[in-house]
Amino acid sequence: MAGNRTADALGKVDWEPLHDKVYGRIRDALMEAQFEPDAKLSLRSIAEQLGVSVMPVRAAVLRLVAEKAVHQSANGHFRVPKLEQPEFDDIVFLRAELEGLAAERAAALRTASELSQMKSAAKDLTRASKANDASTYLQANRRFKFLVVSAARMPVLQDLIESLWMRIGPFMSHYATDIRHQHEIDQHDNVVKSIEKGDGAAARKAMARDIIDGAGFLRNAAEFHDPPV
Amino acid sequence: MAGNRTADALGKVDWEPLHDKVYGRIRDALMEAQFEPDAKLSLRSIAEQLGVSVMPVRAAVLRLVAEKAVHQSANGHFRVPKLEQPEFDDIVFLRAELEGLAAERAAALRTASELSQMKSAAKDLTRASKANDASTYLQANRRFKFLVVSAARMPVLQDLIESLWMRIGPFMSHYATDIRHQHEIDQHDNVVKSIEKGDGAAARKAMARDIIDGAGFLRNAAEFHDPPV
DNA sequence: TGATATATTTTGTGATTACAGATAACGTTA
DNA sequence: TAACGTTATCTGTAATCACAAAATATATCA
Repeated sequence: MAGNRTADALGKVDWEPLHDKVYGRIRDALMEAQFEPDAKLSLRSIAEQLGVSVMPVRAAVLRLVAEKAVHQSANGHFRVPKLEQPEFDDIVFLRAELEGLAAERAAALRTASELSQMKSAAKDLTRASKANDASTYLQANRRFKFLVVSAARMPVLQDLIESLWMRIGPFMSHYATDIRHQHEIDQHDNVVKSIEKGDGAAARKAMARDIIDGAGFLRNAAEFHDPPV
Repeated sequence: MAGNRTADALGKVDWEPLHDKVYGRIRDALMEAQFEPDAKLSLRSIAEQLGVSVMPVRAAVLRLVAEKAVHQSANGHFRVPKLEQPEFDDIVFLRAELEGLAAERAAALRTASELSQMKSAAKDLTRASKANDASTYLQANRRFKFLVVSAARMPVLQDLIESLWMRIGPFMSHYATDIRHQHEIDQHDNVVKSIEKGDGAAARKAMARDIIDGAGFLRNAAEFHDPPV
């Protein structure tokens, strides 16, 4: 029996449905760009690899399809989405818009604790960039951005932004390899300073510029797929 | 095998997976407010009602959970979400922001055909309002808004807006009953005129105002649930 | 009569199984 | 050698069954 009835092996306290765990695993793998764009995902091979049946895998993948993090072709097969240039630009534009809005609100609503956490994350960013440690850089970048979003105290806005990250995240991980000079162009410090001063307009502008500049850096490294027709 | 959604030139085969159909049925039922807020959804009763097994129902409901259109309690049971005042206000604010952006872009990008469709939908809106036909009004309103969004030529933006509608739609349908004077306050004609003139800034302003005014009307009729603590 | 304990039902979850379309591999033929 | 037809395998889909936990109904007792 492949399906151990879980209950005894793990404590019942922190139990969550299998398809939730599977979802998290696949999502992390996507975010860390462990799959090539346009690679096909097989429910059975994933299930076998994870030691579960196809059912929870199917539920997880279907959820990712609903979130547009996985693409389902017309014949039903699941594939890792390939990003096309116009869509990439749209996502960047909307991220700048929405995360800029979040920064503006964060400048007014942030707590002292949140501000110090932002400073810490910004410091990690600069350090990782100088060390050319892409993995740490991306991780700190994500932490920093969502600290700001969280400080905006607008859960619905956070949901929208997360859905955008879900679609563009894999490509950031895939193409952001050489980041040695990233700290020279990014605007994290300006964002933090503006939020500290409570200058919402400046925070918005700095955050938008950081996202757009970072995307421009990424665009140079990316190989886009041609749009159909 | 999976669904064949390919629009073939000859003899298009319009077959879609069961869980997609079930998804559409449940989503429509939610949008048309056929469930009371906080009502519990049973997979088995829905399956029996639709004449299918629990499997596709489960897939559909799980997808709705991912879209935040259905809530899953800690014990695993599914419930229709209840909207709280702050979340409602956030959604309205973000709708005004994003659909305003869509209107601004539509003013520059719309085709002549799209413009005439907007005029038609706006006419339907006024007529339904004067006849106090809430169902038709809501339907025409939805058509009008998404005509504008579609004319913005930004699919990612459309996805974000749709996710907001999914969350607020049930409550619009539930509380918008008496709409006799709605045509006196709504801004559809101004939106259309601005788009026709190509005045993006005015279109944005008119669209945002229409959404916020409409929400204010709705807020008076709504009974909100208290946020948990 | 009221409260408590037990039994029954209902819940979501997940493994197994069967099915049909699509793909790939192989063998056959001109 | 190249093109075609057949077979085998792999794909997602969905029904059925089993299970444990939660909710509800029923019975029991003070």
